[in-house]
Amino acid sequence: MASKTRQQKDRHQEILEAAARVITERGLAETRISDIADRCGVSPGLILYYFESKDRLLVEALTFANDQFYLRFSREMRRMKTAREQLDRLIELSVPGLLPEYERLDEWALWIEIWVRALRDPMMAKEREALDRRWRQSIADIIRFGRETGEFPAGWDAEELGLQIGATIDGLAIQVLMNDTVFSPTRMQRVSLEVASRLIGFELEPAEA
Amino acid sequence: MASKTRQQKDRHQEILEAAARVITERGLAETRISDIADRCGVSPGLILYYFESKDRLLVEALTFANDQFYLRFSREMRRMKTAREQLDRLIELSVPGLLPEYERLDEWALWIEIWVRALRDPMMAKEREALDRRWRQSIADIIRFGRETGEFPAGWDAEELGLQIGATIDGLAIQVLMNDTVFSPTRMQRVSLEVASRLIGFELEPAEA
DNA sequence: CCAGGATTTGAATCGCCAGTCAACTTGGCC
DNA sequence: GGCCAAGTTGACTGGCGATTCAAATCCTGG
Repeated sequence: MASKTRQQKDRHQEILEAAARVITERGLAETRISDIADRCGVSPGLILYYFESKDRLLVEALTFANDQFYLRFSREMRRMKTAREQLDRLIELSVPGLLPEYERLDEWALWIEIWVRALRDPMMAKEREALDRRWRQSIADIIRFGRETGEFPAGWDAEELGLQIGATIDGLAIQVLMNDTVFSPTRMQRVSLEVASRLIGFELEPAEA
Repeated sequence: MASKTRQQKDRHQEILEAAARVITERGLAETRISDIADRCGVSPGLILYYFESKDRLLVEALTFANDQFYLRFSREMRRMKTAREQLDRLIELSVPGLLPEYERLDEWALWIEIWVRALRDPMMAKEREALDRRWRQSIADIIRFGRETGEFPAGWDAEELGLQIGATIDGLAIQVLMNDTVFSPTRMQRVSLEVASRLIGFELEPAEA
C-alpha cells in the first residue's frame, strides 16, 4: 500500500515537474497536454488520468514549482550564519540569469504567468497571494534576524520593509528579464543591494572595482 | 480619396480600440475575434478584412493602447508648470485603481500581457522595449526639468534614476494590482513618492494626517 | 442612374486539442 | 497460475474558433 502510494506520488510529481518545465520553455499559452506527456515519455491520456483537467494541472504545476523553489531557498537560509549572507543570497537568487546554474527564465517566467492568470482566476489569485506572502515573510525574517544579531539597526516595521524590498526586486527583475542589454543582471544585483541597505539602514561596502 | 483613407483609418482604429478594451476585460488568452467584432457591432469576417491575422491585431492593439495612454500623458505633462507637479501626476496615473475615472485593471493589465508575450515573441519584445524606453525617458525628463527649475538637486544620472524609479513603480503596481487589500493604492502613492524623493534627493512634505 | 471598387456579411471550411473510452498491460496477492 | 485493481495506451469525439470566400451592399465618380 505504501508502495502504491509512493508510485502514485512519483508519477504525480513527475508530471508536475514536466509541466513546470514545459511552461517555462514555451509559456502557459503554448503548453499542450501532449507536450507534457512527451516530456514524461508517456501518453497524453495518462496526464488526464492523474489530473482532472488541464486547467487544474497548470495551476498545480505553477504552485508546485514555486514551492520547490521556496523549499530549496529556505533550506539554504537556515544554513547561513549572518543576516547579511542571507540577504546576499536572496538577491542572488532573485536576479534573472545571474547564476549560471539557472536559466534566465527560470522562476520568473513562471511568476509572470502566475500574475497574468491571477488577475482573472480566483483560484490562482489565492495561490499567488499565499506564495507572495511567504516570500515577503522571508525578507522580513531576514531583517528581524539581522536586528537580533545586531547587523541591522532597528527601524521601520520589518513586514513593511519586506513589502517594499520585495516590490523593488520584482520591478528590477522585470527590467532584467525583458531588457538585459540595458539593465544587466550584475547591475540589478548591485542596485538591489543598495536599495536594501538604504531601506534597512545598514552600511554597504563600496562596489568592487 | 482623403475620405476613403479617413474611413479606413477610422474603422482600423475602432477595431484596435475595441480589441484593447476586450483584452483589458477578458485577458489576452480569452479574447476571441468574435468578441472584438461584437464590441464593434460588426461581423467577425470584417476584423480579418482589416487585419491579416488575429496575432498581428493583438500586438497592434496592445501597442496602440499604450501609445494612446502615452499621448494623453505627455500632453498633460506639457501643461504642468513644475517638475514636482509632473512627478505627482505621473505617480497618480501609475497607481492602479487610484483615480476613480480609471478601472483598476486599465493599462496595467495590458502591460502585464505585453510582458508575458514579449518573453517569447520577438515582435512584441521589440515593441515593448520601445514603449519602455519612452516611459523611462519621461521620468528622466521630469528629473532634468526639475533640475533646470531648481526644484531638484543635481545628482545621479537622470536616465539611471528613470530606470530605478520606473522599476520601483512597476513592482509596487504589481502588488497593488494583485493584492490591494494588503497594499492599498493610497499607500502605493505615498511609497512611490517617498522612494522618488529619496532617490532624486528632494524634500518631501510630511504625509497628511 | 450606372459601373466598379471598397466594405461587409455570414455561412462553410479546417485544423487543433482537451477530454473520453474501451482495450491492453502490469504487478501484487492468494 | 489466476484474479483483480491500478496504470497505461492511443484512437476517437466534439466543440471551438481562426480563416476563407462567394455573395450582398454600399458608395463614389461619371
